[in-house]
Formats: sequence, C-alpha cells, structure tokens
Amino acid sequence: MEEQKTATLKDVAKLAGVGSGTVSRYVSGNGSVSERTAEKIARAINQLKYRPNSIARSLSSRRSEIIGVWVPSLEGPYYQMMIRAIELELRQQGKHMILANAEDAKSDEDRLGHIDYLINRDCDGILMSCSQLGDFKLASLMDRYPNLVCINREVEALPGRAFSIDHDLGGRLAARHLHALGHRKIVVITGRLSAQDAKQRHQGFLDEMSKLGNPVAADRVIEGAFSYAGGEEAAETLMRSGTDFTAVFCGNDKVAMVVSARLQAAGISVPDQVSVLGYDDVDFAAYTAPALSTIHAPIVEMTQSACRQLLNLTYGLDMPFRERFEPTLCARKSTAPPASAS
Amino acid sequence: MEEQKTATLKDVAKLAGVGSGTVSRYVSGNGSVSERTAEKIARAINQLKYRPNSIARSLSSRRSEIIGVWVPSLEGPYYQMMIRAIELELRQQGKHMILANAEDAKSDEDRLGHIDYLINRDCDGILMSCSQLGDFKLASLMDRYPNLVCINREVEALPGRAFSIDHDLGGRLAARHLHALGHRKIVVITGRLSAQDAKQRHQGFLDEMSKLGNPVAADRVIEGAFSYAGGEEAAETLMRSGTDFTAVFCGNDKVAMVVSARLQAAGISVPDQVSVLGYDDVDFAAYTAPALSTIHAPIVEMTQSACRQLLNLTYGLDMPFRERFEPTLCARKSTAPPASAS
DNA sequence: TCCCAAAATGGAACCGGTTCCAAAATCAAC
DNA sequence: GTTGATTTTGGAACCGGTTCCATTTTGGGA
Repeated sequence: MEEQKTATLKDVAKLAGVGSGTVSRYVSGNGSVSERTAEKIARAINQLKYRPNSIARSLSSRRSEIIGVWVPSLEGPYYQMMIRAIELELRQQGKHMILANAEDAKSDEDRLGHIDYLINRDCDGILMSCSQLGDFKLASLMDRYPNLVCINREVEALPGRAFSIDHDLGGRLAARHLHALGHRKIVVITGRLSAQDAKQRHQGFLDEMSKLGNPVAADRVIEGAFSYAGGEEAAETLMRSGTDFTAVFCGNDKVAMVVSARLQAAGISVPDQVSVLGYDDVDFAAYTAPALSTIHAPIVEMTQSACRQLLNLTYGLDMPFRERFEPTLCARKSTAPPASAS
Repeated sequence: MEEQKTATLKDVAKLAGVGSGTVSRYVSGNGSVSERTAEKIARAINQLKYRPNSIARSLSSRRSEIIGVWVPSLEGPYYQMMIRAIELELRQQGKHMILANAEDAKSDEDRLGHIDYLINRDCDGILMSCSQLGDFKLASLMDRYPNLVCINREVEALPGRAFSIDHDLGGRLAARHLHALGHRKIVVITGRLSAQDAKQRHQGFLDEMSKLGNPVAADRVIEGAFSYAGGEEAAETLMRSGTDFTAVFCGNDKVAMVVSARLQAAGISVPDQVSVLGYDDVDFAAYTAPALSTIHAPIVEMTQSACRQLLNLTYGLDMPFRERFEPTLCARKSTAPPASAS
C-alpha cells in the first residue's frame, strides 16, 4: 500500500503539462484558460483527485472565509436561535463559522481572553453577543478590531456595529400587559443586572409600573441567573418567601418556563391563580403548558441584520440592515386576569 | 494617519536584529533561545504588537487545530447539548470548532455536499451526527476521510469511529415502564423511520410490547418529524383520530413536550388522564409542566467519548473513550397509572 | 590558554496556493 | 503574408510562518 499524499496544484500542472499559474486560474476561475488546456487540467485533477488546499489559499488571499461567533453560553434556546440564524446567513454567502463560548468564564478578563483567542484564529470577522462585557473593555476591543460586530448591545458612537432591541420598551410592554389584566400584586424575577439587556428590561418594567401608579416594592424583586438552574432557584425563593402575588414577570422565557412548572407542581394553577409572563419568545414558548405569554424579542431579525452588516464590513458587500429593533407583546395562555378580579 | 500593516515575524526579526528562525523558535517554543536574545525579541514583539498569523502556521505545520462539526439541524436542545459538550471538550485541548448543518437539505446528496465542503475547510477532523445518512454513503465517506467520527450511529466494521446508544433497549425500557404502570391503550408517536436512531427505539418499543403480550396496533402509530412543528402536527392527528388511549410514547422530548402541552390545552390532564413519555432527557425535560418522564439517553457522555476519540485519532492523543452507551428510565411526573386502574 | 561538546543562531527551503509580468500564441483585418 | 490587438501561458515572487542544516558562539574542564 503506497503512501497516499494528497496532490497539490503543482502535481496537477506537471501531469497536465501546463504551468502552475494556469492551473490556479482554471481552479479559481480568475483569468482565462483555453478550452483545450481546461480539458487537460480537468482530466489531471480527476486523475489525481486534486482538492485545493484552503489554508494555502487563505494565506495568499489573506482571507479565511470564516467568521468567528462568540456567545456567553450555549445553554437554552436563546443563543441557539442566534447561532441558527447566523449559520443560515453565512451559508448563503459560502462562509463558515467558528463557534466559541465562555460558559465557565468568571471575569471579563476570561471572556476577553477567549475572544482574543478567536481573533487570532484567522477569522475574517467576529460576531459577538456581549451583554455582560463592560462598556470600556468592549469599546477598546471594538476599536482594536474593526471587523467586529455586537449583537444585543447598545454601543454609543459605533454606528453600524452594534445591534440591539429596545428592552426598555419590552419591559414597559410587560408592565402594561400585566397591569391591564388587573394585576396589582406582582413579583419580578430578573437576570443578573450587570448584563445590559437584563437591566434595561427590568428598569423599563419598574418605570412603567410606577408610571401606572403601581410601583413594585424592592422586596418583590428576585435577582437570579438566566438559566434553568437560576429559574429553579428563583422559584424556590419565591415560594418560600410567603409573598402574596397574582403575577410573575420573568426576565426570560427559560426562567418563566421553570417558574410556571414549579408553581403548577406546587398545586398553583397557571394562569388561574398566578399569571406568568416571560421574555424573548424563544422557540419553545408556544409549546409549554400553558403556552407562555411573553414579550417577543426579534432575535432572529436582529441577528440577521448583524450578520449581514458584518459581511458588508468584512467583504465589501452591501446588504440591507437595521440596527434597532422593537419587541412586541405576545399574549398566549399563561397570563389572565387575577382570580380576585374575576 | 498611516497605514497600519500588521507586523510579521520578519519585521520582528529585523527590529530585534536577529534571524527569522530565532524569532520563530522563541514564539513557538520549539528550540532554545538565549536569555539575552529572548529579551530583545520580546521587546520587538511588544513594540510592533506582533501576533503570529495562524494561517501561515497552519500551512507550514499542516494543522489547523480546527475540528469540523456537522449536525442535521440546529433546532431544539438535542443537538445543542452535543455542541455544548463538543465545545467544552475542544476548548480543553485548545482546539476550535467549525459548525455547520444542513437544516434545509432535501437529500443525502445535499448533506454530503455540505460535509465535503466542511472537509475542504482545513479541518483536522470531523465530528458528525448522522442518523439519517444511508449506510453505503456513510461508509464511503468514512473510508475517504479517516479523521471522521460518527455520533449516534452504529457502523459495523469501523471500530473506534462510531458512537452509539442502545436505542433498542431505550424503546424496551419505555415499553416496560408504561406496561408496568398498567397502560394497555397506548399510542406511539415516532420520528421519521428512515433515521436509524428513531427506527431502533421504535422497533424496540414495539418488540417489547409484543413480548409483554400487548402488541401495538399499526393504527396506533403516528409517524412525524422530530421537531416542534412535527410534534404539533402529530398532536393534531392524535386528537382528531378519536383513538382511545391512556398513554403516549413520543420518540423524543421535543415532541413529548408539545403533545403534553396540546393535550392539556384540550383539557386532558397529564398524567391523570393520559401519561406522556418522552425520549432523550434533554435539558428542559425536568422543567416542563408536569416534569417529563423520559428515557435518559447519555448524549453528553457519548458526545464526549466521540470527541475524545476523534482527538486521539487526529492528534495522536490517548484519552479514554467508550463506543456504546445505555439509556435508563427517568420517571418524573408525566407518567402515572391509568385513571381506570386507580 | 586551548579544546571540544553543547547551545544558539542565521538563513535557505518549504508548505500550497495567488498574482503579476513578460513572452508566446491566437485571431481578425488588411 | 503581415500587422497589431487580444488572449493565453509559464514561471517567479509572494503570503507568513516552520524546520533543517551548517556555522558561530558559549562554557566547562584540562
């Protein structure tokens, strides 16, 4: 069994009896090749099972055709929806993605380390979802690396490079919905307020509640993590607290799902006794029991736009995009007027 | 504002007044460099903000340190759990992943096309989850590409390159569970039987049911897709059919979640009136209402093993791994004895 | 001070493509 | 059969690293 070395462009050139430049032109399609020569080359390629080496190509062209994607976590449907949207968009342009995350990162330094690592990986551009990263560090990162775009983050003074949803409005919509249904005893389960998006929707909710004349007392706010485990913990806290409430606004759907399930497991009917309102409208929100009322955040559209604009910046394309998006209320079955009001 | 060209190794060498080989040795750590020279080089690197170009490095070393990952779809928690496990494993070895899928692929040719594309992308190895791909095509692919490993698939005669779960056993466990609870009127919602894993668990379930003296009639089997939409469709079909049943075995958790929700929305209590049993034990299974009883498939462990073995094959490591895994029953709250039996 | 093994070093060759340029081939028009 | 414009072609130079090899430097022992 002879050693099977993969054939190179030069091997093809030799076998076809032409120059290496000609083969390159034939393969890449840049430059003209006569009919007769093309045939000879095609035959040689077939015979040698030649495949161009994309690393060599990248070195020469200074392009890897790869986009780096960085998300803080891979748990749950939220980032998955992003990744799915990105993959689709990139595939349509013949690009690929390198996916990285930093689920166990403890500090911004950790996170930045991973991102730097990704940057050093030949990526033509970087797409990151970075609601936690501190303003200053993010700014300096984006400054250092021009082909970097931010999803779900407002960054002043970087037009065309940060894509966001108006979470303040989202919080307000949530408040209006619960208030309109007649709820007055409301508990809020929020994500870590160090994250910009969690903070905004939370603040929007509180502000609107105050505006509606029904401010939320501080002891009715539970701060937890935006994860299944975080939801469970928050649900525990909530039920042990003995607080009197008819509705819960959860900072994201994952938490809302867990809270709804835990309430029901404790014999509390949703929405008859307690309404549960989520946020994001992730893919499974329509399929929980009861179907989750939530604030629809146009994550897919935002991600699409971010992706397209990154492609614009990186490859000189000119696809249309938007930078700001607005959430909408998506009322399903987990919210209803409070029992006392019926 | 002067043009900011990134510094190369040669620039560093020139500035430090040493040869390029020396700088390379210093940067890569292969070979010795004297204290004094090291300092000079370090200073030059700092001054020029030099970063080694990983493409050039890959070209020379014939290694990209990138693993290609291919999954049929990015919807739902199942593949996400895989991806998460892979990312973690790779990160520990300093590798990255290129993620691709073929959600809209219509045929095996389509799928193979995407995989070929991935293979041509400098990946050192490929990890694929490929329960649908035809045996022959898969075999020829694996033959052509030695650094390719298959998750959730049995492939004869390719030891160390295919990792699987005993889904036949999984199906049997499901049957035993429902039978032991006393269910005799059972409906099965299965995935597309062209996929090996769906087929196996389905067949195992039917076989065991027959063995238990309670064979499932053909008109009690609904074939659908393993997606939220597929679950919804199946639930519709089920409820319109007018069939009399006390339990539903769903081919995966996503479908089980939807079916459970739809039943409850129609006023049918789970598990009091109907038991719902899932399969996989995905991350949200514990958080549905009621918490989903399911067959726990050790997806994460399987993926880990596959990943480690791929690293072994690709980089000459020697990490421990297993090829076959066994599912276990995970009874939560969505299954109970049938109403008539209580 | 001399000698020799070991360590350090410079630089060429190479990885496998792309691109540029000058030379050769082709073609149409006269 | 010439001519000049156009197409096609071969090959060198380059992308930015790694590695090998021959040469120089270093350092310890005699």
